Amino acid sequence: MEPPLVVMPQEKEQDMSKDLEILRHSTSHLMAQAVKELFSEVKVAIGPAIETGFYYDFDYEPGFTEEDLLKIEERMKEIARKDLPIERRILKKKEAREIFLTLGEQFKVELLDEIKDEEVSTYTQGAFTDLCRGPHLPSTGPIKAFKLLSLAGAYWKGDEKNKMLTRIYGTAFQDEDALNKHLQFLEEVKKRDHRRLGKELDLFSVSDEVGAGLVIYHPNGALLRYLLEDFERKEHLKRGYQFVVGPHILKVDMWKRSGHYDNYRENMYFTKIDDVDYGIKPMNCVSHIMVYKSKIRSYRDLPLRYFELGTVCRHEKSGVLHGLMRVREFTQDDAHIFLRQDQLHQEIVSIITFVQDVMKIFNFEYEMEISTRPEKFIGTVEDWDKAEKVLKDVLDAQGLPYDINEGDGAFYGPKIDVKLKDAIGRKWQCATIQCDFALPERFDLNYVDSDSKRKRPVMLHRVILGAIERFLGVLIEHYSGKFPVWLSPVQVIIMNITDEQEGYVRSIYDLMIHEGIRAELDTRNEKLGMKIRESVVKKVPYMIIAGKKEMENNSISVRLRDGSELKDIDVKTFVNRIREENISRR
RNA sequence: GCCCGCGUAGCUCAGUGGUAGAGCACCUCCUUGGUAAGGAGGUGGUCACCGGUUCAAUCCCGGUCGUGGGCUCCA
Repeated sequence: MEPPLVVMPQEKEQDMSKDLEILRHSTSHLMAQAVKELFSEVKVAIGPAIETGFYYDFDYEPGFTEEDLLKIEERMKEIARKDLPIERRILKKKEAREIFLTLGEQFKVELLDEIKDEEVSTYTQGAFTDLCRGPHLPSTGPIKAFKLLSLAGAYWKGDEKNKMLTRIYGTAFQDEDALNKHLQFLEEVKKRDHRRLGKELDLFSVSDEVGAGLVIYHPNGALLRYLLEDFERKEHLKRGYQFVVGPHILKVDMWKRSGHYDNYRENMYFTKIDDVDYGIKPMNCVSHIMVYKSKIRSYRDLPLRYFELGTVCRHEKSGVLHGLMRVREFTQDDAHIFLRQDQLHQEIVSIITFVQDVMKIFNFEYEMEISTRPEKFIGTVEDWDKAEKVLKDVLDAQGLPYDINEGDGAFYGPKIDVKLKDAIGRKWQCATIQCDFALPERFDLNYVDSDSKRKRPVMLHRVILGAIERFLGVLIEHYSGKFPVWLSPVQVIIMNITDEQEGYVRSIYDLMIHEGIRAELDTRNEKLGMKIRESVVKKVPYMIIAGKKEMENNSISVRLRDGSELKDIDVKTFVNRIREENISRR
């Protein structure tokens, strides 16, 4: 059995106590001091405390190695043992500028030049002085439980046009115990990595021969995906959505009209057929718009909800690709809803309810965020303001808390993003609801209102799970590969103990398959212990074991994923149990 | 795309300037065993790809592709 996962309350930003933040910030300074002592030519940039520890960015041409980290860690311990006082000093910006200029710390000088205040503070420990707002520990002594974790590149001030610096990540805690717990937590995170489980459970692969960011689903992965999609189709039909299907390639003229060509071209793939340019769809909205446009619409028809499990292709930068979480071809549970302005509020409420229902089924917590007008946008500022107001009004009316993410909307409209939180507290953006006045204008969409005048509908773009690929990746990690019964690609493995029961287990298998249960048969010439072990490794929820006893009683024994057993029970009883779990999605 | 690391059998990984090894998996045989690995034998690799240095490259150098940790960007 796997050890239980330790969830660290300190992982969550809002929970990170001020004390811990100060400790980590001071540890980052301690690291910078050690680095400066060991590598005198290094220039320091910035080094804050973060959710899970701290980092410091350095400018060091040869770059650090993994061995350097050990050396730095040793030096840090030495300095900490000396219990050097950490002294705060307030000085005029001009003075501070002189100091850092003399030290040759051009990054600090650059930071100073951006500070508006007349006075700044510096912190000094030993020969190391840093420009810093603080606060810090009074001395280096209390810094005991820390570890340097990794090396990374990071742009100066987070801008890709700037110089690439070397970042060292580390973590620090109040005591060894808490540090060890955190390190153990990191090990657990690695164990539930969807890329690792994807391989272990034989769900999917990504092949360098096929191409980066392109997922190949193996039978059980494809089945898992099918189950998720089946769930989605049913849920959408229940909620008044209609299925539509659009093509993968559309003429470039369509993308020019939609604004994608001007605003999203870097992310698109293009091809040419008989001298006509086509774009491979990065979004599904254009086809859905064409369905709307295919005939005259009455105000009575609205809202029209078009749903498609739409596969899109986007040129993501090579460095961002990551298992199922970030890929170049993925399928969205995408819908476009065409409606009157007076229906907007209610429709958004319905979508949020939809999201909440789904989150509950998978046991996710979530947070909401509103993203507003970006620099690159289509449509008018008035429409944007109107749309942003509707989104805020809905969340306010529902009493749902949210953050504002300024300038992060899609180019055609503002959005509500839902960030779900998985079993170990990590946040993932999946659902998004985008309010769009611009595309109806661009495509000249209209409906005939009760006064027989033509009016412009509004469009909502929305996804619930987001991208199937990403959601699957999140699910794999959320459940640590132990999917609930209704989502398990294989629900039952049926195994005999000796050849004598082969016919018997086969009849149980036939019955299960007939009942729509996803069963597998293991009649290999192997010991029971071996069959159980393999089934446990595959994280299958149920094993049916039938030996001489069961065959004589016309019964089965069931071993559950947690190791507990149901001895000598009736097959029908068990079939009903799984049926029930399928229906109630447990 | 950028910085750093990595790429050896299906998987997890050793290893060496003189063309390779383990465990698991797979195949064959023995074993019919009651809740996490029964035993024996065997198959399997252009050491990611392309080029360079060298008498000789899986190993050293360069490039490409892929991948990992990050940065930037995002469903």
